[in-house]
Amino acid sequence: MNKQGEKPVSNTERAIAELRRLVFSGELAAGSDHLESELAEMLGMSRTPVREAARTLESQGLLELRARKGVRILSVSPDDMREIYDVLTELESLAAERAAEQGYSANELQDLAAAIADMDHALDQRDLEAWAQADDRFHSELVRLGRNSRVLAITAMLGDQVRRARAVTLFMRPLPIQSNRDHQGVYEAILRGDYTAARNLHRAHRQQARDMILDLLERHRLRQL
Amino acid sequence: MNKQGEKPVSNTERAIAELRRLVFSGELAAGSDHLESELAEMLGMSRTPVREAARTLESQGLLELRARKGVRILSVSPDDMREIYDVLTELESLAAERAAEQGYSANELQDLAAAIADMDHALDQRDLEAWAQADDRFHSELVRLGRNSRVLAITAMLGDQVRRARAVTLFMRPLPIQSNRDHQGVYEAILRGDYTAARNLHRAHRQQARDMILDLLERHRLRQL
DNA sequence: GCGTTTTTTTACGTATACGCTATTATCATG
DNA sequence: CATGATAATAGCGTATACGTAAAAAAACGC
Repeated sequence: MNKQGEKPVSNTERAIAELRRLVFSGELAAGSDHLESELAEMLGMSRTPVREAARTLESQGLLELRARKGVRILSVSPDDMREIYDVLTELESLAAERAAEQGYSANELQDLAAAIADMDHALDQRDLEAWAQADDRFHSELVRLGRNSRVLAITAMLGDQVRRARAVTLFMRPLPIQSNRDHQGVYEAILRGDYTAARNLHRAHRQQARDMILDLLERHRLRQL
Repeated sequence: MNKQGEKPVSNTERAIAELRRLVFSGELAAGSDHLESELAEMLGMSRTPVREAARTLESQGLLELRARKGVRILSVSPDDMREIYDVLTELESLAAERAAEQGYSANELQDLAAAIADMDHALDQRDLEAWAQADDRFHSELVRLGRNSRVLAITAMLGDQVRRARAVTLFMRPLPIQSNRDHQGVYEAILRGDYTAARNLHRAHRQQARDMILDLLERHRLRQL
């Protein structure tokens, strides 16, 4: 008899999840190469599911399969960052607009509000890791509220691609005080159904964030993350 | 001795290309299921490269791998169309804006202009297939000029997803006269570097196209394509 | 000692084999 | 005849095997 919530997760799925984790944690460093057989042994399975997982992660832009040279973990250049932030700006602004059109109640927006509250709290504590986590929650919740599964999938994918880079810039940037104010403004616009304001506020917020990050990378001469 | 341009294309790559073709041509109908072994035999290779190809196409949203039920070709609902057109609207508008910022010469925009000319010509001839092809060229060239490889990849992927549906609506819609005028306006805005106009014009163009298509699907009660 | 050719090795791409589970078919029973 | 239990089957998920081409190493000539 199986337990109720038990899902028979395949090795391929486990490989996908585990490889992602290894990439984000830096255990598989950006730019490094790894033999399929090494990864397979590392994950305690054969090459077959590892290769399938790698194919999936390849189309998500996290790594690259190179004949006879194994799997290469992709690094992110400032130019990649600009591309990604540009796309995130557009799609999240769309999400904000659509979210505002839905006529959500304060109750339905409580996760969004909670993320903002957590960010404020984290900022008071000067806990940047906690702030970043709450910021992620704000953005992903915003996208969820926009009700477009493609936008959700794409922003999640691009979020993955910049995760490593953001971990670096997090401690170089000024305290995100303005960022918190922006989020509050977006939240209020969504609550009162002002879709134009929601869109424009979030758009401006994202553009500022992009410029700030790119400026940081430039000044610190960070070419590859 | 190998010929110069000869590329040793792998079976997996061939499978990806061939499966796409079969999906677009309708030989693999939307919503239909296919055993991996059937597809493998059809393509003259073993299941291994077919599965890898299927994994790739799965993350591109063309099909789905279902345990013990084979590969299911995904169909596109009106709601999917709305989602996809919304994303295309945002990302192509961004591309138009960025293209206008590059300061391209008329020479560099000749492919874009050629696509417009071809559309006009096709319209005169009442050749809708040719028009659709030129329209595709316009949109993909516009995205190329926007110089963002993520936008390029995403719009190509979404374009694939709506290809079948568009083949149906093509002969239901009114003659795309306004569409051709819109394209001309976007082209001119890009040429004179008016990025705001380029963005707004293309955005409006895409939104109209979306509304028109969704209206068509609704009126003809087309729930699944 | 250095460049070039030959040999060896390595690691991928793909075919193949097989177990396991979901599904279907068969059959017993009320 | 319907329903549930049991057996048979099918088809995926994954391990394994192997050919091949590229890369590395070794041998060779200059």
